[in-house]
Amino acid sequence: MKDFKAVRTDVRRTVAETPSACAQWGDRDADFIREILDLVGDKWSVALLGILDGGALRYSDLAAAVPGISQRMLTLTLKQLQRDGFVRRISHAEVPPRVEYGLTTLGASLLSAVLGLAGWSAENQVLVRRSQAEFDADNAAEGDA
Amino acid sequence: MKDFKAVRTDVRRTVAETPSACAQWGDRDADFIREILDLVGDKWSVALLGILDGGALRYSDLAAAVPGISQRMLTLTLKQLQRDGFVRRISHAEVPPRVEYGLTTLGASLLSAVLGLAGWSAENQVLVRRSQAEFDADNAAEGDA
DNA sequence: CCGCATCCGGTGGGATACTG
DNA sequence: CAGTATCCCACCGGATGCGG
Repeated sequence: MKDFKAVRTDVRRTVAETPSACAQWGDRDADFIREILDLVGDKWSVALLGILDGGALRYSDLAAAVPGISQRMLTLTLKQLQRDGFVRRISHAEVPPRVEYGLTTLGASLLSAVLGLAGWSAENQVLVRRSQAEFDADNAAEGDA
Repeated sequence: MKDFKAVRTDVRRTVAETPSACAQWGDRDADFIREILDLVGDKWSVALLGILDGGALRYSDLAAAVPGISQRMLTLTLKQLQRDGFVRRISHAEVPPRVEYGLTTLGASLLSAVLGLAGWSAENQVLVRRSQAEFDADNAAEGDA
């Protein structure tokens, strides 16, 4: 049943405080990166975060707003994001009951951090693609010989 | 595959109660995010990038430097990073042949971008863990009843 | 309308053994 | 030393169907 609990509960060592937030690459950075990559690196988390940045939405609206997503993954990802504290489930006590999901401040904070990467991607994706094409070309020529 | 932006209509009827404290989420950002997450979201890429930031290393040194990695994944990840232009393979023509892998400027650039996320994680991981613990506690209590 | 449970295929990735 | 090839399984994630 509640498998979401077992998933991604790998607790690494506790690091109380690190003075250097963004300096050089330290041993702990690897842990931090893996941590947040495990949280956000999956297929749908960031997409949901991004959509919800526009305002709280209902379940069915989310399903519509994120095209390719299945109900299963929507539910799962939503629960995961709730657990991590990025998304808040708001249950309106109305006569036709209504449920909305909205970003928490932590979630918004995470999203802005991720947007940094999006910026990098926007600037450099052309270079990456060129490198890939070149690599593939060389590789094909080699196999052809 | 990339029809993220296609079906993005006026789903934003229930508009912001919480103004986002971050940059705005555009339609194209989703694409960029997925792009770079696909490149770097796997298990070992960032770890390798981080290690190589300390200077070029040989294959066997890399295997030693990144604890859990298998030869298969080392080879695979290395090749992928090469393809994307983040890592350069340097084959020294010496009598005992020697092969080194080093970061390209693009790779270093990417790493610094990723370090931004590491910074976020370092600052907020405590909050995340607390939220997780709380969520699990509530959930356990609920299921227990 | 909201959400969970079950079945199932594709694949990421570990262990091992082999080649140049 | 620097990889390549094979086996194999866990698990992510899609499709479907059921319960409140």
